[in-house]
Amino acid sequence: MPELPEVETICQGLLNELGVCETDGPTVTKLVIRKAQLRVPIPKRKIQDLVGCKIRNIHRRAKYLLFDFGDQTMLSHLGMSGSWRIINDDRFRKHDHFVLVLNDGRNLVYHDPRRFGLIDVFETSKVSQSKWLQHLGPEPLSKELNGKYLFDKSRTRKINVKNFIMDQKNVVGVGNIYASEALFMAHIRPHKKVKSMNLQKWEELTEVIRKILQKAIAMKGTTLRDYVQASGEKGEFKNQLFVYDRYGLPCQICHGMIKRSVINARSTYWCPNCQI
DNA sequence: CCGGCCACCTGCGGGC
DNA sequence: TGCCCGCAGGTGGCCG
Repeated sequence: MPELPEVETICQGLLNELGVCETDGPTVTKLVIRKAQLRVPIPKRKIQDLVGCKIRNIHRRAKYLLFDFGDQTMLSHLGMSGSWRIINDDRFRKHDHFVLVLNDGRNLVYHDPRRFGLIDVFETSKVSQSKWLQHLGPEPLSKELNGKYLFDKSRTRKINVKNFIMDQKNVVGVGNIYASEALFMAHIRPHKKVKSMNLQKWEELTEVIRKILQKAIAMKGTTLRDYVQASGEKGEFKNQLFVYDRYGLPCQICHGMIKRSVINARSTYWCPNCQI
């Protein structure tokens, strides 16, 4: 479900609703694993260490949420269908798999119908070298990402540009929706081989990725089906989509018909007229 | 090392 | 109504 803008929105929403500020936040009084089997099982032993600890901060790295408990950090990936919400009661729903009971009486609940998500715990000093984070490329909204970097990284590769920008080893946060959208904005066909793109093209694409992710964050993400913010509200970026989920509809720029094809088993949308 | 494919799950909508 | 199919914001692992 969520790409960088959605995860960032959920992160901001949780900070707001939980009232986490200046390393102060609610304390976990109890943990309830209702169903351990996510992508990997929730580590029962390690996770119990969080009881009595305070949520000091929450941040995002790539599409992961990092809950900072001081010495320990809980990491959460939402997979395709994960979400977090805060409730004042015990009215759990189907697919509520994990609950952090807070000292203010509220429950912080992880919900995930498809269970492709992930919950894990590491010592805070080791979390960036954990198996989930150690291979990740640069953050697209940081200065670490620039056109030259992707140009250099792509010189020896034989793959198409859509797969390349969705590979989290090259740049993090771009998923199936924003890959199609960024390539449309940059006038590049998703099937284009990365080796055939010159430095200027990479600089343009990098800038477009940055812009689109920033705009999507400002609009609180894209809700097509089931993505919601921590508050339960939808994201508003759907109205800004030029190609994704618009197969057969007219391009808003050239009025030609939007095409759909399957790349690496993922639906891919593009305009054959606007994208070369 | 790289590219391509699979598996992991549940739910929904459309066609018959 | 019910069944079957294809489809869904992701990614680690395996194979050639």
